Amino acid sequence: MAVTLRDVAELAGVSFKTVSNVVNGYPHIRPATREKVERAIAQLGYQPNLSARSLRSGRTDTIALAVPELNLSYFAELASFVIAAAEEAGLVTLVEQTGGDRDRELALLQSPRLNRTDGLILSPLGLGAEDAAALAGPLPVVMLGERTFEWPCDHVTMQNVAAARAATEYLVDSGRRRIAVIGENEAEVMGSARLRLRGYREALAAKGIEYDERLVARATLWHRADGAHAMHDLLDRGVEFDAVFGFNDTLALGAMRVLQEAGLRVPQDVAVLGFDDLDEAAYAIPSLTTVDPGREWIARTAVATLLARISADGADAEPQTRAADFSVVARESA
Amino acid sequence: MAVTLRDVAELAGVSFKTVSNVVNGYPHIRPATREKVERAIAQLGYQPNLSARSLRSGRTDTIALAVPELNLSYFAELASFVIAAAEEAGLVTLVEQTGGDRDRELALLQSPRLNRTDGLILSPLGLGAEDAAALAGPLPVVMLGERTFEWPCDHVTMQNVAAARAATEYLVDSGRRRIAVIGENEAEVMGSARLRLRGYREALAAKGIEYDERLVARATLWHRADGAHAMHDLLDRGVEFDAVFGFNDTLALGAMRVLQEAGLRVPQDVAVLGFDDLDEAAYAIPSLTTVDPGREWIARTAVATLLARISADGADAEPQTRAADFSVVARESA
DNA sequence: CGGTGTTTCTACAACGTTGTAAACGGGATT
DNA sequence: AATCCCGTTTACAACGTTGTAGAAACACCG
Repeated sequence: MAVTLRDVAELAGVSFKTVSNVVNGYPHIRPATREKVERAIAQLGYQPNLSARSLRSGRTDTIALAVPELNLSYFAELASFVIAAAEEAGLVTLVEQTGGDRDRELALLQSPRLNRTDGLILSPLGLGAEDAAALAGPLPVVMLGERTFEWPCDHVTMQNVAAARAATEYLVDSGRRRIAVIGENEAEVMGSARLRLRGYREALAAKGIEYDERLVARATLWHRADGAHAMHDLLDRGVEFDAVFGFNDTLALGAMRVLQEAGLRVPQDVAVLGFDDLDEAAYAIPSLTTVDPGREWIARTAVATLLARISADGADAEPQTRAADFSVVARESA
Repeated sequence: MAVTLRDVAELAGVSFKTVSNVVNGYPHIRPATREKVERAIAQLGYQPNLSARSLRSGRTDTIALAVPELNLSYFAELASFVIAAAEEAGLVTLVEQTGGDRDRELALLQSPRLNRTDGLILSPLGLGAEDAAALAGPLPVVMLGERTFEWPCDHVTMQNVAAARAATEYLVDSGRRRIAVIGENEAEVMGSARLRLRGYREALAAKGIEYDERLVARATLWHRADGAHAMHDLLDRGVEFDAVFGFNDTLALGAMRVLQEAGLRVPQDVAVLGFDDLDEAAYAIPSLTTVDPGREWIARTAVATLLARISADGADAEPQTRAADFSVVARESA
């Protein structure tokens, strides 16, 4: 079977605890013994048994990342950054997909799987105010998304309202008056949809433009297909509009595709603006004007925040909320 | 602290081993005791300590998935399927990014992190024939990608050569003669680039078209930017071509963007064809004709293969290679 | 050379679980 | 009524590691 501390100890002629000390960088070891032990380790190819280590120490050096779906590009890019940031900190990342479903989010929070984990970064969609209790467990949780409810955990977020407002104002400033939005979703209680809609409305109000409900198109999930579907809807309903604000890039891209199929020119006839600044956005035709919400900063900060909470006794500190800087990235589509 | 078997046992008035037996579904338990125990479990909210369980049983119910980068859409979509398939089998997935770098791939294979894992699904780019030894460890490994070398592990793959050939033939059959390819990469010893290039050349040979090296554009990584860059290259070099075959969709999309910037019409002036059938491909403008390589089948099969290898004693069976069915998905771009 | 203080090393007891083997019942068999 | 047997439960010993506390080795001093 696998090589253990005892095997190494025997070969090196020391007690197995000394080997453990060498492995863990305990300072008081004579250079000669250290070398002996290290040679034995190398010779046998010893690797610590991490299960045993976790059992004993309580630490797993693993975090969980839970996102709705990894095949939504936004979450894929986010996950990529989170995993990279975690690795830099010596942590391994375990990825869960919730489908944005409240039940699955709750099930995950209660799952014993998480106890092989030091903490969780959760990007929730379905959870609501009444689910605060599920977060009360001993496991540190960092939420991605604004602190809409009184949840007892840290939050790292983008500035959904302000960014959506800035995006909308950008459209207004470039002369658009009838701005459709895609992505509204009443079911999603805490999510970005609500907040981005609020930003949109704030912008309209600030610019003295009346809010017209007919310009609002729903989309429960934010795939390209949902954006396309919503756009078909808008076109079918015969609502007039000169711009579309997709609540994320994939929605916007789906919509843009349908617009052009319908013979409308982007941006001449209809401006299109997204949210996320996916890699894809820069290569769309026309390239997609969008909001860069600070994805990488969010990922790094989420990991750092989680680590702080895990390590030592950050446990008692007040829940923090931190928001990334954003910017509107002007391209061809608006 | 956390609730243990002992705590439950005490409350239920049985030995802790009986609780363990209940938890593990051991059959010989009187209904009355089972109920007592289950009530105690519920009351205390007992959850098994998975580290202890792993230590004792040797199983972790975790698999690792290693891909070059999660922000390459192909790998994101693949990961999404793998994680879902693993979850169905009751496994948790731990995701690693290798950057497609040989050293990091090797480092991962030797990392003690993997010993908290029952097996590994690896999508290698840099590994070569000489690295077979690194795979000889006790950990079951399933490779994604053709069995180019004599590696002692299972392979699940797409039909790179045949699919690339079919794609190229599709272009030829629609009248194209000067077909550029993007994605060649000599550094990548075992990867898809070589195989897809071979398919391309086979198609040309079969159709009696001469292979012209000037039509081959390199791209080490397969991001959109690399596709764009390669296309600029082709255009700058003044090579004539009436079609472009991107070795994956993102390359093709990056290239398509540059083509249209340069005032070339797709598909009238230049046909564009990709590989992967990303969600994105259907919504590009024009929508991207591409190869569906059977991503979901690959993911499910990889998980199933790994599971077979893990469970019981699939360990001794001969390494298997299984390849997915593919199809050319005709859309607007070619 | 004995005493003192420091460094280095070790013995032992956990951590919470599962496998093994044996103990405990009570109903059927003799 | 003593025996056997099967279904049910239990005690005990691992799994490989780290924390604690103390033993051993060593250096230094008077």
